[in-house]
Amino acid sequence: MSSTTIKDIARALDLSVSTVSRALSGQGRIPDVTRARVQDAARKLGYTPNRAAQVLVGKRNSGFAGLVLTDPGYGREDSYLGDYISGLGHGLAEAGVDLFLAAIPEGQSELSVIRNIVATRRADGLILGRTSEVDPRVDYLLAEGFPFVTHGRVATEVARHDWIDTDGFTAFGQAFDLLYGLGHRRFALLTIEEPMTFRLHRTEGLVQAMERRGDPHVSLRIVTSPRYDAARRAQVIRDLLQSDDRPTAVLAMFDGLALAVLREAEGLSLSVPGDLSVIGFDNIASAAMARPGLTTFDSDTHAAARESAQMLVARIRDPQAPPMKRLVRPRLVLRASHGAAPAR
Amino acid sequence: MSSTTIKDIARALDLSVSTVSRALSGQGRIPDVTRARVQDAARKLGYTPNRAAQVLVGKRNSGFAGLVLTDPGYGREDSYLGDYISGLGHGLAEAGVDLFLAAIPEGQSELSVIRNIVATRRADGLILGRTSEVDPRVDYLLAEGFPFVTHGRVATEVARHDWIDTDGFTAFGQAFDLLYGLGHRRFALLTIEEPMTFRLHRTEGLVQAMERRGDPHVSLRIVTSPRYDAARRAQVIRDLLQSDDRPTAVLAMFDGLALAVLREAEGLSLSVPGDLSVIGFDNIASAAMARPGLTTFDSDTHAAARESAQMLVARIRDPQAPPMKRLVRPRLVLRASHGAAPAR
DNA sequence: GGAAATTGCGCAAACGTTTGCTCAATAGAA
DNA sequence: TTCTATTGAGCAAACGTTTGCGCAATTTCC
Repeated sequence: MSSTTIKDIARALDLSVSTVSRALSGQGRIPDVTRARVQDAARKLGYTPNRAAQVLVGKRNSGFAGLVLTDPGYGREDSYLGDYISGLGHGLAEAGVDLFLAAIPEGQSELSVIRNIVATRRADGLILGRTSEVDPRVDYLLAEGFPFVTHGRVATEVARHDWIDTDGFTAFGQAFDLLYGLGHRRFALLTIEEPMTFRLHRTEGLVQAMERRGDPHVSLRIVTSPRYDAARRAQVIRDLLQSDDRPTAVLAMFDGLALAVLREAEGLSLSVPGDLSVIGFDNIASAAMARPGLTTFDSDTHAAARESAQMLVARIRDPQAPPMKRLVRPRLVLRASHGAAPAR
Repeated sequence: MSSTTIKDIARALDLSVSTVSRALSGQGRIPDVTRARVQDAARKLGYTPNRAAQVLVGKRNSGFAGLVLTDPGYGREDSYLGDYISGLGHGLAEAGVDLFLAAIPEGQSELSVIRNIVATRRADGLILGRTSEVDPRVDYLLAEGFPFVTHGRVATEVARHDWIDTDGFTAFGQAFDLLYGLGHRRFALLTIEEPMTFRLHRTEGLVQAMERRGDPHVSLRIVTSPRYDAARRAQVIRDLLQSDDRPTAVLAMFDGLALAVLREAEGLSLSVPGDLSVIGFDNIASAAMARPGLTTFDSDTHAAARESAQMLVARIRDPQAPPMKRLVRPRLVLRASHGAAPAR
């Protein structure tokens, strides 16, 4: 029923609890023989330290890293959340830290959930996704001196906290160059409502690559997809595809939107890539299954999540270390949704 | 830095810690005035109880529901894990319970992770996925009297614990009937290595539907996919599709496998559904994006997860309540991967 | 008006760990 | 042989909370 404690080991070996504790933690002056005996007995008795007790003496922290679950909108989450969480789990497990997920109760904000976590010290650190250009969560946690890592940057370039991000700037420039090289001149960018930082970077990367060409025949239309309303989203895409000066190439902020374009193009009997090239971002599972296969950038969510977990663990260990930043270059995955621009 | 404790309140009000504790918990004989004073002071001082201490005395539980992250194998997790976790999160949030995810450290078993969670009371209850016909986790938790809910059943029909499951038996029978009605006679079932209970039910549903027909022309081949080796998995599927008496209809244990069949059929230039009908199970995100769209059963992962969370909360509240069981009927989603059997 | 019951609250132990301090036993040095 | 280091290990306090028990003061009951 009640599990083995350090006391049981002590009794079995006729030692004191202190000695056992030290033998297990490797802190005091303990001869190797004793240490071995203790570790042996611990294994044999199936001893696992009681976290609560460790937390209480202040030795350990809660042993949790927190993640607040937010509704992504834009249709189903697809494989992204799963990849992300499994990556976090692996990165944290290596350090013996567990992951704790807080959902946002009805009527509360993400920030208030975060405040609560910090106040009750339920987690030793937080991982923040969906970072926006001006992010109150970042400001708050910075002010509290609470460890955290963001997946995505905030707008200010001054690095005051740890982040990991995917280089959407370079990627979207690369996508433009690829499509331009294939003869495309009429571009569209399908984007999102919220001012998340990746939107800024990806847009900027595309625009700057365009300007670099200095080709007056190149045009770009930026179309915003509604976040929750799937029907309106489909309509927005159809409007774009049916307009007079229909683009021949559509870049989407991420695969979910790109796949929606594929779907609508199919509905309108537009050939992809014959009439229309489509490129996404993230390489979610569905991107490979779609026909034509979606050309996209693999941002290796699992690895990035794992790495952010490791950053957080490091940060928790050493709160004074200088801010860490990591920009990951996504890999272009060439599938079948892009091709030469249609003649005419 | 260090937060307010019960002691601070006691000192401020010139009371003993016991009185304060009782006033806050409402346990002892405390006059309303005192209680009000204490609660007031607690609010003013920003008191939040130390969870670790509460856990240690065994009064309160951790306020967490635990989920052990397991590697699913069979290729990517796709949208399943994300849907599942977000469902759990919502179900738990309603009850103010947080979700805690434990990864399995290198070299450890899921069971040992579970033991540890139970022993240290890191969670008040557990949610178990991937239930197998004989499941040591279930036996262990039952013996410990630790609250848990399984998503999926164990083999024994006697209900000794709470579970929620999708009715694969009926679904696979339904799938057979659909395909039989379309003229199919040569069937294959693509299954998995491990003795998970859903494998049993789904196979049984298919087999019994077959036997019910009593048609001697009906044949069934059962082919097992390797769990981790994607290349061998592809080979196994190709072998099936290239064999002399190639099946005209393939049922897969779940969508991941069905999509693999679609992919290999494409590679072999077999037309789906012209030459081959394929039906999956779960309706993951990729199923809708695949071309042809995959006919499958929607098991509404999000809702099921949410419901299992609610069951767990109820179980934690009342450990004595009779076992709850819930069998969810999946919805057949007709897409384009099935059709009439090829002539001849 | 005295006994009994009730009320209000404090003492102290307990939960499992960690760790500063202490101390006996042994080893080494002079 | 005596003095000093070193080694091995135990004592006890501390972390913040809950709770059984006890006790004085007050109220209730006959």
